[in-house]
Amino acid sequence: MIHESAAGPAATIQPPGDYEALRAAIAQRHGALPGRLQQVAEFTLDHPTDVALATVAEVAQRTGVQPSAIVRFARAFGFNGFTEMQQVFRSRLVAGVAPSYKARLARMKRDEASILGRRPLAVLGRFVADAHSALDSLLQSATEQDLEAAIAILAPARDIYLLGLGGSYPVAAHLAYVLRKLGRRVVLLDGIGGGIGEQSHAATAQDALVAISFRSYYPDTVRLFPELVARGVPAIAITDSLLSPIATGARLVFELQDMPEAAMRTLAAPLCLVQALAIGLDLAGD
Amino acid sequence: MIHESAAGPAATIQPPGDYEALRAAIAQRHGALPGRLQQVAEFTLDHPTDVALATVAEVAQRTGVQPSAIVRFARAFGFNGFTEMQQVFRSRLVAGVAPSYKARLARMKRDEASILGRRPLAVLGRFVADAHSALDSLLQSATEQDLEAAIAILAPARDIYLLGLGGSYPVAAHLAYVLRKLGRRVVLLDGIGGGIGEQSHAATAQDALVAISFRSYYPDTVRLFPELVARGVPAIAITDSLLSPIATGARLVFELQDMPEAAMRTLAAPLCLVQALAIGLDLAGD
DNA sequence: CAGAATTTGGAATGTTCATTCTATTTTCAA
DNA sequence: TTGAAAATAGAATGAACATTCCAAATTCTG
Repeated sequence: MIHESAAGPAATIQPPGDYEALRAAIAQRHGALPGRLQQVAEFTLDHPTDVALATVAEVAQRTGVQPSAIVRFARAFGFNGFTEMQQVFRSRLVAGVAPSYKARLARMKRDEASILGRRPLAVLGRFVADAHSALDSLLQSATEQDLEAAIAILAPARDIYLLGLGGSYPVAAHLAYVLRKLGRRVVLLDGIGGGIGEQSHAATAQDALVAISFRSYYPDTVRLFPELVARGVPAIAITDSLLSPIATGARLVFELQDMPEAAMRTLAAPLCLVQALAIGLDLAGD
Repeated sequence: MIHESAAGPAATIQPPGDYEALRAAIAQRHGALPGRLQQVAEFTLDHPTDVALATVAEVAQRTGVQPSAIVRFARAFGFNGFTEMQQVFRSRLVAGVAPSYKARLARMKRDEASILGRRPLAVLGRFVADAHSALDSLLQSATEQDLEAAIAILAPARDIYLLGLGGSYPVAAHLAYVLRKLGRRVVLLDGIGGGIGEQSHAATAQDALVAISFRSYYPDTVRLFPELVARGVPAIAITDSLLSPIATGARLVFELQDMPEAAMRTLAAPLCLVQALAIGLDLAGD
């Protein structure tokens, strides 16, 4: 009895860490498994989503076996129980919808190493990974509709006003640079010379506004944005939440998720978006 | 008992059935919600994946509220409890498994081949792909040595001067922002108020300079950089070629290859590099 | 400013769930 | 065919969990 739990199936091997590895292991050992466990193997391969979200009882019922058989199956693959195996199936769901989550987990592991050694290359690796996942989720969330709507707002504008302060200022500056290169009239609201209010004074409904702001939202941005909107200036917001102060009142909101705190963000995603807007606008042949 | 379920909060409205509808409802009612429920609203919008998979206790802890507040939140939106609301968040995960971003990226490349013209999503896809590969080659070319050398130059500096104009200005601005957040003294040479020369006048060998410039090199950068180097200011260059005007005289050169022309570049790579330098410097415990 | 209504924190409750245990059946070897 | 070993079913157990409840605090309202 004692040696069973010490040298039992759970201790024989260590469990696969990611879904693909687990899937491969199940497929390989399928033939050598006892009858009921074969049933379970087939079900898990065919219905990974159910395994990820359902309870033991549900999986057992749908497989046509007892709950204990499910647990035995998990233990046969090195897990301590069904719950542990389920995590692997859940990681697959998470990876599919939000690549950044997966990256975040990978980052955590890297972090532990980098804190010990304070190795700057690990730090760079982390930011590169962050930027990668931010770009991926940008591509997932942006739609053709949104981009076309944005271009439709910008195309007829006489002047394009850009509002991005604090940590978002580089994005606004870059957009200003590109738009000017393409021959558009741009007003970058940077507050230099004192009055950010004065800079935007001439904005009308014939113009357009692109505002960029992420948590924690820069006070001047929060103050100025509603003013311009109230004056009828059509606005595009690039932000990190639908609850952002610049989301309400905007004709169009680009929501970039999983933005890290200010000092940690790489700005890769908003810069790419802004770049695509500018070039897309130019290609649209104004 | 009976009238409780008939006239209780759960019966006031009927709950949104799919994720997008729920998301919209949360965003809309956010302002009218009591304080704690607002917190919950923000968390659910920002971390839908966590809500889908975690327990009430976990969500509560991460939100910073009591478990009961989570349940109240769910009931406020017409659900009978957290479990019921969680189903909606789970449906999002299940729906998201199929279309992966890789497939989408691949499709974009196909679209792009046919004609880049007029399809803004294809344009975005192209920039995202560009940024991806730029980040990868950054990670390949950067060495631990270089990064450590850079940090060794920056750590003892009294003031850090940043020189990046034209298309590179957003990179310099971002580096300035992050360094200041970390408590470093920074002078951003932006030429505002006329004299970029005056701004850099106080730079000495006790300070340090980070210069960023890509083709075609901005004239003021080309002019000012050798001046500062001649005065003994230790310089780090971030550029696209060893033949760049800011490569000669620099203590250290980060060479980023394959930089597209000014209006087409996304700046993802230099921004990441600069970010890693700043954080690496901070971790080095100056 | 007083009273009512709402909101909130935190513990108590009762349910659901994964896991374990044991008797029984099945399989295999001699 | 018989004995031993493995596998299985199903109930028992104990832990984890969502939910409820109530007192305290806060916010509205007259």
